[in-house]
Amino acid sequence: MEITATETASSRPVSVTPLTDGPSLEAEAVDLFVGLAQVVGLPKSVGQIYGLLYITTVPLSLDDIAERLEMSKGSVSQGLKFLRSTGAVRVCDADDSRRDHYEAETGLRTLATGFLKEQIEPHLENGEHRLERLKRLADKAPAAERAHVVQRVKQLENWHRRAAGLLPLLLRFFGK
Amino acid sequence: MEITATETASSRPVSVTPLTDGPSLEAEAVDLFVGLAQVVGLPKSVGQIYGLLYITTVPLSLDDIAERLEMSKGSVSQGLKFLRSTGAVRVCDADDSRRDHYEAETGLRTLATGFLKEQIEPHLENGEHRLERLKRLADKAPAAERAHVVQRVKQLENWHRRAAGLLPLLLRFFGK
DNA sequence: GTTCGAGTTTAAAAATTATTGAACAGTTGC
DNA sequence: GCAACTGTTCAATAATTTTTAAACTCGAAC
Repeated sequence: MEITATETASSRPVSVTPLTDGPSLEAEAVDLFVGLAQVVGLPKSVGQIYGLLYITTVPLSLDDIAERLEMSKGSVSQGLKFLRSTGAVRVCDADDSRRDHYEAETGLRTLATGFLKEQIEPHLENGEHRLERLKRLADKAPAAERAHVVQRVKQLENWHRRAAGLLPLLLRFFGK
Repeated sequence: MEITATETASSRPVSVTPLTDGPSLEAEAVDLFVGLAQVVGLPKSVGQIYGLLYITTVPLSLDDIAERLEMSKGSVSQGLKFLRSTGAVRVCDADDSRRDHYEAETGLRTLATGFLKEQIEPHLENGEHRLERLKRLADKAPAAERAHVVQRVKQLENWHRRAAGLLPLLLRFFGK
């Protein structure tokens, strides 16, 4: 499954890999973030990339990442694009070469904000439109059902309000 | 995409469908829940089933659901199994036939609890084991990196603690 | 005990989503 | 200008997930 990374790390002597036979720290960390990615519905590759950058001591270039994870440059490029867009990863001033180098943003606040703003907020806005339409339809429902469906739509609006209210609360929670 | 349900509802005169040309209330509600399902990473069919039960005035049998959503009995069976397991749907005492009939659980507290307990909690527990392993590996890391990786693993533990603490907070939020 | 109806399970098909790799675009340095 | 190198895009492919349909289980009725 996510063994690709594991095999990569142990079949190639990279700086972080100790000389033991079990999975390396790097591989283990990558795996952990792959799992996390799955939970929040992100592609495995994104988890791998972030995990690698998270555990690595020095900033890595796109090619470094592709090589260590045995992943195509295309995938890495896409993954980094996403991670940058959510603020989970930073470009840091290239020391020597002209390649960009990346490092993981590790502030929980930043990570949570990026994720919520990019992945959750749009859905909430979309839901608003949907609720509008639903409300109109409910009012036109046949009399026998109107009371019931109107009540349900009201409840949905209530849910929506709560969800919208939860967002800033979560940001505060992760903020401190 | 989720047009299947739309077409179903409008191509067949079911009780809830008004005689308009646009999408019916039923179809619109089903769509809304399909979207919600996608957000939380659940299959479309689960969203459809819950949406239908949510908006419908009377309890429905497995066959009712399969027919209205133009979906196989197998899918409905699986979807209902999941929805029952999270407490999102209730079997209600069959009025006449010997079929089981289902209705949607609409308490936000119940829904949130079921989802968090079934979908999130297991991952948190799993994460705990992973962190243990990581910690051991970090301690064995080569001296040059040890300080860094140990710090990162500590940070991960902190994240984990927070996430675990968030769970009861969320339950309380949805509780009232 | 046989049949019938309701529901579940599962192997195979379909649909969806992620990844690759090659072509492309942009930059730097000559 | 061109050549070398970095990174992006996207159509094709691969992998994964979901759905189907048919076989099966279970129980009730006869």
